[in-house]
Amino acid sequence: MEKVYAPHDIERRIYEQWESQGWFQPRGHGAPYCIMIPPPNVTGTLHMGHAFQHTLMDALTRYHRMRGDEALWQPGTDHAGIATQMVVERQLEAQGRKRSEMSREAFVERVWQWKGQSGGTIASQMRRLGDSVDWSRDRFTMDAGLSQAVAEVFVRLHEEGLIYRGKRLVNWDPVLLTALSDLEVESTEEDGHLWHLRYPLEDGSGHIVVATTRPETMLGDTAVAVNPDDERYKQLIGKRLLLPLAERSIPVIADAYVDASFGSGCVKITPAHDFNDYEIGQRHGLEQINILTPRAALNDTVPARFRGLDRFEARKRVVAELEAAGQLEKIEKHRLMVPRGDRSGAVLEPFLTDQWYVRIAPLAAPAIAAVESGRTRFVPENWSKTYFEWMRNIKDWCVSRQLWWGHRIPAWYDEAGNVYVARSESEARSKHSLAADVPLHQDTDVLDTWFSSALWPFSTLGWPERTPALAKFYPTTVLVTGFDIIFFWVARMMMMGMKFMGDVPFREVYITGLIRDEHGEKMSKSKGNVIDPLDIVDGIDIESLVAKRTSGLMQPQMKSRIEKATRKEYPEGIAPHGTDALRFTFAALASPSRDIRFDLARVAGYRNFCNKLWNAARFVTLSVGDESSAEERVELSTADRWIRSRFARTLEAVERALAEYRFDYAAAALYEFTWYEFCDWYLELTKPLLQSDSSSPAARAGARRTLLEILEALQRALHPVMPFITEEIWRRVAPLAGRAGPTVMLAPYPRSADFPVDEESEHEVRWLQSFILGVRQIRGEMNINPSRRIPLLYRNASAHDTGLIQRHHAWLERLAGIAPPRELAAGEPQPPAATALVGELTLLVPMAGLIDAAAEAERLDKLLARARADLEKIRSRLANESFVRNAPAAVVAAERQRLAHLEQAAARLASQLARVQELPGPATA
RNA sequence: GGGCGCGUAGCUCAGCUGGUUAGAGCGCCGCUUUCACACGGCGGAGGUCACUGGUUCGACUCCAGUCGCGCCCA
Repeated sequence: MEKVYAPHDIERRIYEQWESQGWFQPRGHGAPYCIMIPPPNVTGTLHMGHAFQHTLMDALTRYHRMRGDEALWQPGTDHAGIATQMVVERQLEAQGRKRSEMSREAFVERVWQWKGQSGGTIASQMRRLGDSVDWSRDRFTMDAGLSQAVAEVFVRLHEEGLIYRGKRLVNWDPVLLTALSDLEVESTEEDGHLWHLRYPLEDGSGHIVVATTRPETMLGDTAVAVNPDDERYKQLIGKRLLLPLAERSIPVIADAYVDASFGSGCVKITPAHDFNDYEIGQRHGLEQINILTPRAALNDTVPARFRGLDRFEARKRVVAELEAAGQLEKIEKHRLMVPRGDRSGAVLEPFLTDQWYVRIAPLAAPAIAAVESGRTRFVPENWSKTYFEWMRNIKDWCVSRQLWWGHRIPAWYDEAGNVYVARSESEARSKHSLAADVPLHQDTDVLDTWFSSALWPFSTLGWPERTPALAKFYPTTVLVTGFDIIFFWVARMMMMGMKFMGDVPFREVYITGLIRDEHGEKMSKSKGNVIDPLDIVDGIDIESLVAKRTSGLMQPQMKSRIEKATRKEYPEGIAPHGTDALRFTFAALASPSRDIRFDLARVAGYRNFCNKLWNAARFVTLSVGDESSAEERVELSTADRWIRSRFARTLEAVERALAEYRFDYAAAALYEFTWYEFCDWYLELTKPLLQSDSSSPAARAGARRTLLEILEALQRALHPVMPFITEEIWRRVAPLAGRAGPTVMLAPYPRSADFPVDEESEHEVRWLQSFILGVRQIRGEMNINPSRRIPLLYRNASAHDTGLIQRHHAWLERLAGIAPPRELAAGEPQPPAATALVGELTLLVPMAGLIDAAAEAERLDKLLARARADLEKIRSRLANESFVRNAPAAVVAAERQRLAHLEQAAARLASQLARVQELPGPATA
């Protein structure tokens, strides 16, 4: 084996073998275990958040596969309608072409080309990350089968009246020229103005003042509203106003919606361009005047001189003309919420158009009930509140998008404008008895991308066909995703699953935190702080990293800032760490908190861990040599029994942690066991045995067997999180440990019951550790060279202590670096010495030439102070009568025992301190 | 305005249903290139658990409030 672990050489080779052997496919007859991948954008790349979630999904899948479950991790990708269309449009622009000059067919063909070209990126990233997905079942939301599911769902919902078409206000993106759902709107507070406009009364008896943040919309006003209880305006209700500029007559109406304390207390009502006004308009039967074109310029309903003006240009003109006419009372600065499209960034317009909607309330009710009843459980549980909050206030879902890339809406129109919803044009004809020569044209809109992803848990399994896979794996076991898409995706899958499968899509929803950069900022291309997970795996030099972060920016002016920050953060670029180190980091970071700052130093730490594990394997294989231990007589030492016992406890902890998705606990338990128990203690404890001729062959065989068995089982235990290194080590070690099989990934996950808990050995090793630690502390604090053997005396030893010292002297000598310990004879004067306490036992390191008396005095003083501080606390606690009366007896007894121990230790420290203080000062030599 | 969350060692974070001395990684200080590993070994320092009040024999943990920060929804 190489001296340093070299992940690069082995990862690809191993993955290729796993895949080509078909080992990722569900196998066996265990309980079905299924995770649906949240489908990434097919033309995108995986970012750190994906890598994080994939690590957790893969760990779960591998863990359950090894435990004998029939495990399926279903892969696939999403067509990501708007995002993908925008990317391709930008590519066309770069070539001087425009979508609007192409046929729809040609454009869609172009998108498919792009998908074919870039679609492999994600798959290759996933392979490098070690994802054990069943590639034979790979799906894409625009596949024939999934598209059929989409049409089926649309038609059935329509037949039940749960999908309808209507002319309503939608969030309209005037740049992308499409409707958006509420969720795609990002409202931010921005600086603006409040314009106070005078609207004259028709009877000439004066005017009233309305305040607005969007004065251009006044051209579409059809009323002014006041609060019915507002004394100032009561007498005006029912009167008519002359709308300036447009020269139209509009009524003053009363509506409780109006807040009398805001602005003037009078609100202009523009039903076609404001959601609240729309509602008021409905209540009062007001006319809806749409004054905008789809690109948000003024249309022909406004006076000729305003026609064709862009909305913001029109605002200036309207304000200027009103001012000239003396109808502008004042302008105030005002902060307001501005809705923008999450993709385009354009200011959205509430816009009256024909759109398709899903009636959500009947679908939401069962989805809410499923979580209330616990049929689906959120982890951490608190996220269910977010889910409920949204589901209980949910509005109908606008599902049509004016895009070309996506699932075309399965609706056909005849020349009279009648609509026929069907799975296909021919079904539309047969269903509605339309002759073959009746001209029909299909709806030009496509469906919201989330419509198809809402069906993902069953469409990928073959629905609407009742396939065996569907029967076996639905409901799936767990969904692993971020809280940012609980609304977008989780809730919608719940609704569609309940509706079409009659059951929840997943029994648990494990909500992960969001990976942020080292400063806590969300990682994004535009901020220039993204890291490609593979750059951490393989490493990247600083120039390439800068180039990667600054190319293809939407805002090129950010370039120098991004470059500077990148060079500061990663002056040397990023070193290679290997996939396993990255994965282990993700597992270790997966605590229940909602934000996770990613720290590269952490990955470096776990790369070191990989190296530690690798070298432990090296040690074991070298130590065991070729000696076959199979037929020998085997005797297990205290250390052998101890490490088996500790491993059993580790496995218990891991099992408990994974059952509640505490990957951080599982990672910590495995890390601590591997490094602090197996490497730091157990390997060291085997050395005196293996490297000495005086130990018995049976004892050596016991150590060799234990080394191999624990190392082998440890690879299985670590495999779900660190698949590559464990596979590499396991294949070398498993045959030596007597375990057959082609791969660790199909070997059984180790069970705590396989390794007996042994209290006695744990107790003995704790004693050994405290003995060794006592000596090491003296050595460390006195700066004694670790390689120097030091003499050791002891006194006040119980029979138990004496027995342990005799039995384990080889370990004590080796690990504490001492000469054979010698008991101080009765009456023998104690030489000047540094002291350590092991329970009752007192260890003495003679000072001669090694230790400075003053330094030892200082050290003892510190220990004594600590002991006295603790004593003080315990005494006052026990002096408190109500503590003794009310606290559980066990707690009180434990305190009393502690008090006794501490008192004794403090007394001995004090007398030792006095002894040391009497010594002459340090030799000046 | 409604909902959710955070404030613990220099930094990044754990700390479950209240109970010994509040933990980890990284960083820091000292010793150390001994035959698995310097991506290593050994030892050490470092915290008034944001603040105030309450419940309790006992609060980092439960409750109320204050301050600071964040996210989501309107």
